[in-house]
Amino acid sequence: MFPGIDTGTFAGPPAATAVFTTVLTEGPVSRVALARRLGLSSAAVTKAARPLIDLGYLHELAATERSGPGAGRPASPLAVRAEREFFLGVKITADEVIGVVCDLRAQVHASARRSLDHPDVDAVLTEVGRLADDLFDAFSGDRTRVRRLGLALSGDIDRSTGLVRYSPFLHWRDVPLGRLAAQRTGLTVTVENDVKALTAAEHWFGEGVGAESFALVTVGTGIGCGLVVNGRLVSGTYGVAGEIGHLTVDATGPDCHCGGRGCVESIAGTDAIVAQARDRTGRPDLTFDEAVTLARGGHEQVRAVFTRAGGAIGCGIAAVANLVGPTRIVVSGEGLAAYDLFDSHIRTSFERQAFGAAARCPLSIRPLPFEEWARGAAAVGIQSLVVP
Amino acid sequence: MFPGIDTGTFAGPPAATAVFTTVLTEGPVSRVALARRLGLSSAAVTKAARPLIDLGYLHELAATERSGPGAGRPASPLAVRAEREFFLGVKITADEVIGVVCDLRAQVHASARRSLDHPDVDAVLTEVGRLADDLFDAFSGDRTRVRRLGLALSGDIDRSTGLVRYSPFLHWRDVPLGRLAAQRTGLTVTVENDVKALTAAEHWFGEGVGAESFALVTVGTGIGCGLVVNGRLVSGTYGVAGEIGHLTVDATGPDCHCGGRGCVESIAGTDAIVAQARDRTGRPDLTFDEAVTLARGGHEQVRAVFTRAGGAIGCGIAAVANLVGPTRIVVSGEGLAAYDLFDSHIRTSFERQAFGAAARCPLSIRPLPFEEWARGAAAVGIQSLVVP
DNA sequence: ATCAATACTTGAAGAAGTTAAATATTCGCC
DNA sequence: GGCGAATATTTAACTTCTTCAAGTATTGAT
Repeated sequence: MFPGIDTGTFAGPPAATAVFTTVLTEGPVSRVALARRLGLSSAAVTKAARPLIDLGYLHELAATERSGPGAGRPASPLAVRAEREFFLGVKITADEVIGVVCDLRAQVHASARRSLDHPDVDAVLTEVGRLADDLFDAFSGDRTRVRRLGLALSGDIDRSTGLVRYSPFLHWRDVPLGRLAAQRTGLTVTVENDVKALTAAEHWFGEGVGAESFALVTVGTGIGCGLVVNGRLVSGTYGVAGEIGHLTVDATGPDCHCGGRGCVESIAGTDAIVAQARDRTGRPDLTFDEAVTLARGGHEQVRAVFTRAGGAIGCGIAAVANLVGPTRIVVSGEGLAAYDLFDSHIRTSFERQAFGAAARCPLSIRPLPFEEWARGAAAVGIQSLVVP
Repeated sequence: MFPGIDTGTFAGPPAATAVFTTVLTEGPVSRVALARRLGLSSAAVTKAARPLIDLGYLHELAATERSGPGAGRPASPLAVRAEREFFLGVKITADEVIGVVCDLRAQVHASARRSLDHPDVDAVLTEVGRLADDLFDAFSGDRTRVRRLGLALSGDIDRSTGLVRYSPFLHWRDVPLGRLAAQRTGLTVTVENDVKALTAAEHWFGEGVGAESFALVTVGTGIGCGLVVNGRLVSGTYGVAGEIGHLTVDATGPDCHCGGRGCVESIAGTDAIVAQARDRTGRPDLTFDEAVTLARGGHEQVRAVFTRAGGAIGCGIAAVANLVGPTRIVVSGEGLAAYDLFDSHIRTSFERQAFGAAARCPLSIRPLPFEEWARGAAAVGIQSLVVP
């Protein structure tokens, strides 16, 4: 049972995987509840759970106060032993690497950052290695229980092989990052696109828990979207998916660097906002932060730029809701440092453009720090332990 | 094995279902090829195939000329015995019911139509019943082998219960159409949204065969889209999905009846085209067909209406490609009777707005007669026999 | 204390798939 | 024509996973 558990692969009977992922993502659950939830007999759950308990991945919670209607033996819910295993997660940006140590439930136990001078492969690997050392130093738990490292970066990534096919901001092509980082750190490495990693984290450990379909939108220089449909992350046959930033929302809008016109990103991307704000204020050196300050201060013309941007983002989100009908949508990203300026405009625009019942889809709009992105990378590591 | 095969349910071991659907959708295949394709041992395929052969659903093809490199026992490919079972499929529109008889491979063997006076439930059921009789009359095969009827109509449908939650054009709400039609005809009935049914048919028996993800866009009065992602039809948590017609493509465009602005449908829907053409020509009684004639005849201003419409549709299709990255997209619908006027504009706009590799997604633009929609309904019946 | 209700466990039985060996059929070559 | 390599399919023994049915455990209510 679970033959390779010590070599880093968590393979067992399907029921065991199902039981473990359910307990992991949906908190303490009794065996009967699991059986109903998964369409298994309770005998199967008992049997599937035992080795997981023996290996220390699950444990029985003390029977809590009854909630049920009356008689009967109280349930002893199964819960994940979060400290059974720890995971490093690292988000790679153009000028920084941000890392965290997470437990099995994706709780952050330590975090660290290192700046990046040159984005060439070797320098990044070196800094990732040092960051891992820093994280080990900052981590007070059992270091021997850290066996996996997740890396997240933007671009076209092949998760199954750990290959970075193309990363525009690092100017990398076909870099076998997974293999290289595994050599450097001695850990089992998973590599994933950063937006997808964040989406996976929210799907398993955040607001997406229990949702059959789910979307996460990130707003920043680029505007991206991770999509979970029918319980699975969408990848796109040609490697393109979730490109919400390049949906047309205004046929008469500005040309976009992608070759299209009136794309969401060409209106609401950070660069587009800065360009428009410079134009409206006549200050060619205005920064994004200054534009935010002006808008918060009540500068009408700069506010209008954010209003339009929020409207474009809302249209993009409505497009996601109209096309795939996710259970809920989380809107986030660095750019949302200014989310007070966007929030209501995104909602208004979304509600107007969402078709019928699609407008019932709840929207969470909240900023996420880079540590959350690193946590997303760790979450992919957790997933790859559980569902190889 | 396959205990309920005679009562209308085709339930067997997973491998048997997998083998049968693969042979059904991907034509004659040898057992080894199936084993490789499905990740099974060839012994498992042999065992799974035997009862299917015994029951007459599959048969062995005579070994054809070798194609392989040389020696070895020639494969005896498994093929579906299409005449083992037949299916009725009926598409319900506001003023007509269109029906076909299909075999297991969704080949049409007979078709018929009946017009509809009043779209109330009873009248529709009566006409569907008569249409079924007409189809039986026109069908020269073994009538006892027809056990299933598929119904397709636009609106919000719960396929699992056969309930029509809401159908705008029939003004129905919460009609248990599946149960009623089963009583009336004595057949096992499946009910599905028409666009989804057509998508399912193309996915199993048309251009979508073998595609992990696939989209079908229908252009007409409404503009809709059926979506298959990760091999499964997308339904949308709140019942809304594939509403490509209500994506915003022009923030400065006309108001749409949905409450939004600049929706694809408000620019490229049949009604919108007629309205614009009337406006440009100053002829308030112009029909769609007349507008088509004018445009084909070179009327510049009416041509411009079609050009704009094609551009909007292309943007909508690009949105699908950018968000879910389907393997291929089929564009169709009644409105495409005028597809010569749209085709190049749809393609141009799609190619401009598709992001990066998403532009590699092949587009098929072709009209489909109503009989094809009825075939879609039958295809849903086939699917529900195979994968209950 | 006893009973009904609910949760969990156990062991036998069954289903589904795998492995390994046997069988079948062909081609190329002598 | 016979032989061996190559490939396809079948068979039988075995493994694994799950369910079923019957038991045990623990509680609240009477």
